[in-house]
Amino acid sequence: MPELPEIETIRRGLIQTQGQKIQKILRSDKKMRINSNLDLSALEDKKINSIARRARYLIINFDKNYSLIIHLGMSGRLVIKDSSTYQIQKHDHFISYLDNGKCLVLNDPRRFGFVDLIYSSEIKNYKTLSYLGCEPLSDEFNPDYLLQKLKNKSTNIKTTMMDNKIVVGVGNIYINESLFNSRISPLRSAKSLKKSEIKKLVFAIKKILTKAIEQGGSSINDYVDSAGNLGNFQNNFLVYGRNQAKCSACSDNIIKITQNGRSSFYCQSCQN
DNA sequence: CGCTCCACCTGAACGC
DNA sequence: TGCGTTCAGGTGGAGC
Repeated sequence: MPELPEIETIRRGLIQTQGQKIQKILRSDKKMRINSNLDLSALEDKKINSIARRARYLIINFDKNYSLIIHLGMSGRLVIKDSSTYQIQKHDHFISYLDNGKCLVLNDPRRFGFVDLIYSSEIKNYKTLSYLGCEPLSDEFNPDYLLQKLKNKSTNIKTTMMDNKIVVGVGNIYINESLFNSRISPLRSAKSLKKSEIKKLVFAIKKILTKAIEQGGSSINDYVDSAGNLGNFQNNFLVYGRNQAKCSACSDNIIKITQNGRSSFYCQSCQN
């Protein structure tokens, strides 16, 4: 499901739970991608202090040195509901009832996501987070940084930019859109990009992710925000999912190809 | 080490 | 209607 704009939209929606205490935790018996380090029931009676995000991971910090790492995989939703009317639905795997009559529900049909409870003091040692590259909307992600990362990469630029060790949160939708915006072919090898092209790509990624956050993310099949509402950025797609549609910049048609097992959409005339 | 492929899952869409 | 195939916003490990 979600790339950076979707997760950031959810994070912002969860801020309203700050200050709430967890009354009760329910967990389905289905396995998620990983098992939690600590028993999730330890969260009962703990207070939510802050909601953070790193890459596509949400980090909910509680008092008493507890932090919950949440990943939504491809199909996960995290929605705040009214406890009084909430009924458990298929694929609801993690439910936390809050003091204020609301509950936070994680629904994930494919179960590629996970919830992992750890001690807050262990976040800096959390392996999955330690490997990550920089945030795309930070100043650290700039043309000089990207040039260094790309200069020895023979893989195509599209796949390379989806590598979380280089830059995080840029998934299949937003790299397709960003390459179109910067007029770069997804087939180019990463190291073949000139400095001027890298500059265009960096700014395209920042611009598109920023706009997508403003629009509340992109909804295709699964994504909704923490209030259950759809995003709007899918209406701004210029190439993603538009196989055989007319390119918005020329008279040619968008085409779909497969690169490293993922679909790519691009205009052969505009992107070189 | 760098790179590609594939498993992990369910469900929706589509062809026959 | 039904059954088989393919594909989907991600990630990390196996294998070359």
